[in-house]
Amino acid sequence: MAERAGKAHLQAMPGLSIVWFKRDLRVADHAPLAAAAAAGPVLPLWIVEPGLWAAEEASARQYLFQAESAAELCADLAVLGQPLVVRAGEPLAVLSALAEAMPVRAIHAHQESTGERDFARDRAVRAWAREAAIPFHEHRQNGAIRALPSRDGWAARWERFTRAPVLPAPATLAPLGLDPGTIPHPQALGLAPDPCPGRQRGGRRAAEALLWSFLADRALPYRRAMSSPLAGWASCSRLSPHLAAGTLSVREAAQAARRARDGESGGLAEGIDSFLTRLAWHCHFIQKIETEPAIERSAMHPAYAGIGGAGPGEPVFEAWAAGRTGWPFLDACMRCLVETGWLNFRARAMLVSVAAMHLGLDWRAVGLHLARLFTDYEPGIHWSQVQMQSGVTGVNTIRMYNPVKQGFDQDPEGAFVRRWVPELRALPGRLALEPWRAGGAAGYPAPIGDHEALARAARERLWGVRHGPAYRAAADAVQARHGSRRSGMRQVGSRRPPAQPRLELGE
DNA sequence: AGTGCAGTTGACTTT
DNA sequence: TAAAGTCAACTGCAC
Repeated sequence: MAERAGKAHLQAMPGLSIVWFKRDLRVADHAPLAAAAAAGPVLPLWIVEPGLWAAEEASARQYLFQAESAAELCADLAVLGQPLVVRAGEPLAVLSALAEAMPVRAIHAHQESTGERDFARDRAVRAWAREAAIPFHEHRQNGAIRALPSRDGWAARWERFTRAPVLPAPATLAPLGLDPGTIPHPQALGLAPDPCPGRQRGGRRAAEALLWSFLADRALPYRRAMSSPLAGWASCSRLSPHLAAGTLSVREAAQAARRARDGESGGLAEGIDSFLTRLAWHCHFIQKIETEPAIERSAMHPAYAGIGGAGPGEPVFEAWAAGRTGWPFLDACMRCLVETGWLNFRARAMLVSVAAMHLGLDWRAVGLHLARLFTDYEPGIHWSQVQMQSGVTGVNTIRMYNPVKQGFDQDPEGAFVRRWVPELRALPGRLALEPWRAGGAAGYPAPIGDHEALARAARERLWGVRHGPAYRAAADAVQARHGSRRSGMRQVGSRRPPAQPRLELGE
């Protein structure tokens, strides 16, 4: 083994620090790398975990994005002196094998806010490291805070975190002469073939290009254009897969955005401000899974625990997943997602809401299917959003999207629908959004149901749960645990913000 | 020119 | 990040 071959040379060293790269595939603003490099020789390690990639929410498109990012990280580290070392296996086995083969003085990694499987993995590594007397340092990488006692004051802490200095990459790394290993093919990990011709490319260069083009001009129509899946491709930052893989840090993005905004006024400054708000929301949602990893599995509000619904293999689910519901705008969004791995926020919300509400699909099955299609799958954001758009959080109102109205609002000319649903290309203008008015289109299904009647039934079903007994107290607990403290939002104990004094009442 | 009325628009509330 | 319902103000038009 490579570890053994280099042993004599390595044993002579005073000890090296392992930097365990996870979803933080960059050299800049990387606290574990900076801390390890300050202490001596560094072994930069990327572990390809079969267990992680065998998970239900994992897909080849996510893996390939990370693999591309890791390959570029390897080159960036090579320039510093020690390229990335890639090992396949479960982290506990890989780390303990390394620690037996060479003197490891410490392990540095970022904290990850993920579902229960990865939390358990990190807990096991911590226990092993304690046992082996190897210091295991976990650094913060975004606005999510471990062991947060309360949400109060969170926004100020996010500001402070993102305004702290960006850490430079180390100047040099001592070469270790280890076998660099190879990045496995997705099939070797058992990942299903996942053609995604429009997928974004991984890597730091792509992240930087997106960031600079967004801040220079693409952000100008952001507020207006981000709601449309057609305009959103150009006018949204599309940095989400990079933030998920860590080719760019939230802090780097926030500081670049603030600098770009300070030299601007008007539309571009407004677009960048909106982007900054969304960067904070990014961390706000990751905080939810950090606080409660079970949200990937169970509804935040216990009253919805048994809500269930149709899943894979059932015709309704398959029609939704294939983009063949007969509602053109919804189908276009699904097909666009399948082929590009990305959709703007609003379109994602509609896909979930129609699935869980109109079609009565199981929210967790819906979430798993969409997770695999999102190149930018980020557990905390994803499961918070799926639960919210399915109406099972018990907080916020039930937001039900009308799949036909959304088409009229977001794609009034029908261009997006014609682009992604070829069966409707012959229908001009708005007719593509309502092919039933043209007597249908060859090869395209009739609507799977009367969306207005389905919406009514879903509304009654979901509100029915809310009107049941013992609902209120549990809802307040969810709000206290996860709710934003943004001023003006309803807080526990007060049903609405205090009324402003009104002069004309003159009591 | 003023009046009545149907239809529209926007602000706000409810689900 | 929704949609439907309510209500008041407004608009265009006929008389």
